[in-house]
Amino acid sequence: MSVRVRVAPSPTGDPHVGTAYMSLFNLAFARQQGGEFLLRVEDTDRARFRADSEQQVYDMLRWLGLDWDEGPDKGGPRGPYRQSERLETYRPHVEQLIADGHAYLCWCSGARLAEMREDQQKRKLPTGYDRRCVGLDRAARAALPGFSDPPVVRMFVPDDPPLRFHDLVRGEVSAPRPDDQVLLKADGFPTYHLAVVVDDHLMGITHVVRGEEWISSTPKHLLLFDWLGWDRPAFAHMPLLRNIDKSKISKRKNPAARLTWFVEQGYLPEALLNFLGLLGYSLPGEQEIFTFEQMSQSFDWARVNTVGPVFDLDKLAWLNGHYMRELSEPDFAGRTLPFLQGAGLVGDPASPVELAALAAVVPLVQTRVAVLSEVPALVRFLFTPEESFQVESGAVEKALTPANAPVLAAAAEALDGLQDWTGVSVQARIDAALLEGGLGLKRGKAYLPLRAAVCGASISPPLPESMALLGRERTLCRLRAGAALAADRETAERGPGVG
RNA sequence: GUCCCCAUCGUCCAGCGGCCCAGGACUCCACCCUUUCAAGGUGGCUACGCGGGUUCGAAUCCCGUUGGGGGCACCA
Repeated sequence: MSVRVRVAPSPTGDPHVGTAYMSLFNLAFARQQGGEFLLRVEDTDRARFRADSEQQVYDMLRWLGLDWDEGPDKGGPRGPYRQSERLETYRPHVEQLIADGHAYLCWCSGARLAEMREDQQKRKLPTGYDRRCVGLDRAARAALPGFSDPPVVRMFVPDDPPLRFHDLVRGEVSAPRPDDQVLLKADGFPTYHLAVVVDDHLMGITHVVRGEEWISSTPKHLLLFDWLGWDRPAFAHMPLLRNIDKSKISKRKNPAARLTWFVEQGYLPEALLNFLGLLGYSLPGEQEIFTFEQMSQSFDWARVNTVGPVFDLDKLAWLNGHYMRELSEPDFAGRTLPFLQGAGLVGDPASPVELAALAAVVPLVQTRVAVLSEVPALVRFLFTPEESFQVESGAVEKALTPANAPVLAAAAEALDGLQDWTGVSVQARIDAALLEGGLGLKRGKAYLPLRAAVCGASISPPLPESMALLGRERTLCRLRAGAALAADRETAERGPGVG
């Protein structure tokens, strides 16, 4: 029998990083086994449902390269793959469970249930449904308080349900005894527990790979598989991704819980994927940089960790930097473009001039950023027209001091007649004028004001090369403007309040 | 509270009874390189939670304890 696995996100908001994590492991295993990976949308919670969420899940998973073989958008032999479209599929199985005495109707209202739980807690009794409705028909129950009309269907858990099962990553596991879980809600929608079991069986799922949070409800699923006379799938409960404080990763505490965040920040999908693979998993030989194919080929459940890993952005940043440095220059430029457009530095669509400038500056910044969103700040100097060019205030304070005005002027003068406008020549001229033999400055000291004037910041790509890209006229313009600004500050410092 | 899961450097991993007075990576620190910032190179700090067993021998097995996490919904 061929391996079939699935990922089952519920469209309740921004796609969650956990969905990508589960998809990665499911897919890695499926590909290794030559099996299928399906995407099933679990939209049975109409209160939390969000219409745009499903498409976002598709987009994010595809962005990561985690494509599926069957799903709502591409169909397949075992569809539909959206649970809201399978309501009629669940019904007969519920009928059967009721007929077999494994499930029963329950008319208890939400208020009564809440009251019951409160009472149980106060009296330190075990929690769980008290079976108020067992053996009662509608009329009999309606005579009692806490009645609510469309009833739900609950499973009738026996005294000795199966609590132990084999887990691919944890070995023999035991879980708590379930209470009489609701299977069918009053609105006619199934709960997760009914839907997973029915769908996993009908869709031929052989391995249920999901988060550790599901361990405690697995006995409910075991019971259902058994009652319905179906083979149990194999289970693999993955560790949960954690926040810094070790709690289950959440959108509230961690921006990285939302997949869109990585796109916005300019992480590379290959880096994120590699990083996700590193969490809770290791390749033989301590190899840390690996592709999906490498992970998939050597995939082994025994190498999956049981410990919930903290989602460490530092390491992701390093990995991302690594992958960015591996990119060819045109590739890097292409990935950078949307960020420059977003920052308003480049038009949409980009002009040939802008694209040429981008191609030229890329070698200067590729090793200097951890994420793509950092690129605009570094190349702003090149894409800003002289009319709107401004030096950052911090750089003005630090570098455009009155004492540096002559340095800027000298640099402008030295470069004025230079014909061979290349980084090498520019540097030679500047050095001759400002270092030993000229003004006698150290290079670091000499370049500080020039950098501020030309690049507008105290951190920039290498200076002579930046000037070379900017061109002579623009460079001279900025040097002179910088010199004037620096000199002006002298006046300003001497003159406040004077005149 | 209760049930369940888990436990090696700050973080992510290696280790699956002797090769480990514990190895790699990230972070951090120092140095080198250097026009800033990076990148790159070299070196360094830091861990088997604790207590009992088992064994000739334990990070590795068992028990307890402590700590962390998760579940206990007409949410998934």
